[in-house]
Amino acid sequence: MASGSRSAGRVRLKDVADRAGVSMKTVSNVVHDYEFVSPQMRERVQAAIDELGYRPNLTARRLATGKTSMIALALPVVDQPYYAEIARYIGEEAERRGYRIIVEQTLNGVEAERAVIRDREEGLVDGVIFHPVRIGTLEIARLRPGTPIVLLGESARPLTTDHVMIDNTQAARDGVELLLAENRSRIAFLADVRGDITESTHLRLLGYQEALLTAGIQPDPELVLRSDGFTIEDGVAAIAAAIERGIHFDAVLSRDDTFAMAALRALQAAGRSVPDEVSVLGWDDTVLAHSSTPALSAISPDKFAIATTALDLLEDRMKGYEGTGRHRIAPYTIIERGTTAALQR
Amino acid sequence: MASGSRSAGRVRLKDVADRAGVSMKTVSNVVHDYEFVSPQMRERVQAAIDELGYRPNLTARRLATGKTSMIALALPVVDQPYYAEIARYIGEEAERRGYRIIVEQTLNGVEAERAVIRDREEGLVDGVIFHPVRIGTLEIARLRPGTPIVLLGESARPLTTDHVMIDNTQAARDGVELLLAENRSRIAFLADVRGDITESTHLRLLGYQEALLTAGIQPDPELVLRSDGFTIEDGVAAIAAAIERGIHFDAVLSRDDTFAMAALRALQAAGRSVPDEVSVLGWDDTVLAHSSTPALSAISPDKFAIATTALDLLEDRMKGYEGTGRHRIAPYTIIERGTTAALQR
DNA sequence: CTGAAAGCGCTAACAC
DNA sequence: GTGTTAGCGCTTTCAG
Repeated sequence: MASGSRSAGRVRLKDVADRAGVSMKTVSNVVHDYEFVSPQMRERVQAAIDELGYRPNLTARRLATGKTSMIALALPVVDQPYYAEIARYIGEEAERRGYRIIVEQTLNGVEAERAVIRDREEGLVDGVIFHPVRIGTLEIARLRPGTPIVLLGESARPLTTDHVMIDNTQAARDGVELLLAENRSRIAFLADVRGDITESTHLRLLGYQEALLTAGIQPDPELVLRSDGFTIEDGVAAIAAAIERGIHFDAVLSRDDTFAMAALRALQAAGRSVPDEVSVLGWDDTVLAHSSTPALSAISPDKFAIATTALDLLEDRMKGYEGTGRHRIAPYTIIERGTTAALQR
Repeated sequence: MASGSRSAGRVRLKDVADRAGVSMKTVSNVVHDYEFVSPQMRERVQAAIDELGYRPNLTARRLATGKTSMIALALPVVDQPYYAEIARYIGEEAERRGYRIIVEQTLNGVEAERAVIRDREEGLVDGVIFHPVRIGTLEIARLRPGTPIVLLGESARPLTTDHVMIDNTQAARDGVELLLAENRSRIAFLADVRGDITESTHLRLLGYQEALLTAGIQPDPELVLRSDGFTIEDGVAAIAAAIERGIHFDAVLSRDDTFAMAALRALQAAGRSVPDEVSVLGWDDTVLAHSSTPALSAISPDKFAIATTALDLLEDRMKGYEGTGRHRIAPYTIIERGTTAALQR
């Protein structure tokens, strides 16, 4: 139907202008819904656009405007439920605000994390949202990127950089208090992971300890279980070892949902019933929590709030805000499902 | 330390050239590690680059070359374990091949899926990998994009478009055969989902039926459970309803891991033990399968193969391959964990 | 309300 | 081996 003019599949703004017999500026005005264009002109240009099948070239527009409308999201990995859910909300919210997300998996690599900060190239994205787990506060502050950035999580909090997290210590305290209110008094913490350099565990452990002390209970170091890694097998081994060593506990506060799954598995293997004999409280409230049997009670960070807050902060920066780092605390709740219940005695 | 020259933060190739007293071309040669540059020249230019803190502007490079080195990955949602895992592998492999991934969540929206195909803008990505669930073969063929594309999953397979999936029918057949070999004969299929317009269920059901027939068993329509949706609650309700109606079954072949989790939950609630009384076989082999207790036996699509194959196909297209649609079958295995076992009688 | 022209920063011929 | 120059396609003053 259309003539041979669409041969190369590349229709330029200029082509539309020629076809409609107007200048590029006029076409541009129509494309951008500029207000002061006469209706008949608009119609004429639109007709040319449709006939030619014109689609604006984003790259060119970017070069001209200097804005990419893209945000990089750098996460350790996208298939771990917590990160996957964060990615989902950030993706959704970014789209709503007119940005596209480009994802970068650092795969727990120090170099990959450094690369995120150092950004060797420019003009790719307008900003970055980054959840570091391997590099620390000082390094981030030092490598300070030219691109607006906001940090997620608790590993690193340079004073110079915006940051969003939940109050881990308070959340842990609340979790312990919930367990205490169930008449549980021997609460295990799962787990202190060997080689974990993030601060999450530290903060959570702090809250755990504070809550115990506040309740007049002397924390028992034996109840802080050790694990060799972050996998479910590591968690199972940690619980199994504790049981084997005859350590008594009637509840476990887990540092993430995966370890809570591990607790469920190890406890079942040991013939201890959940929640009758031991309560298990997860952390992150991911799909694992919804899927297990019994369904997992868990500390639930408001991931949607984390996403919107991070984007708010980033948009400020992208618009030119230059103040010092802002520190936002996102809310959380504790969702009780089937793995916690009052101890019957 | 550096002089005021880096004021605006924007250092151009030209600036480096001036600083080093050479032409832009020479700087470009150094940036691109062009072979024939004298060592001393390279060193001089590199020094200028370092002093000025030059970083190439990707957008400009793109405009000039016409390549974006970006691939769009359009998935229904990134936080469902199966899609999250696909995203992870595609992301990893793309990075290895020098591409960046921009993710697009269609959120099961028809319009969002159409937008993926119709791509209103151009020059954003070099190609797209798309897992449709709402729009069909014909529509995709009709909307046929200007950008190279490869499809994932089984919803739509236009003859004109490249495509990768696993052999669902064969996989279902294998699954049923495994169950049959365990002396199970009353195998339920979980589930036929109301409103499901994808072809996955159809193909899987076909294999289920074929395997039964081959074994000389007449498929019992009552064993094809119905569900109102894809959530775990829907699955639990489906199994519970079947038990309630007194339908006897000693195994369940699940269309995805979530439903398998549902089966585990419903069965436990009904006091039926897994795998002693009933075997449960999941599908997708996601993190859910590894995390449950007992750990889920499951049909495991080779997600890494899916990722690399999709990228292979896409790279061909991006390099100009223009043939008709190619149809690639990715391998799968069946992983036996704790939810399947021979029936003891 | 519309047109002309100067870039945005880089690449790629093509000379030298 | 290195330098010149003409674009890539769009936006955006600035005139008119």
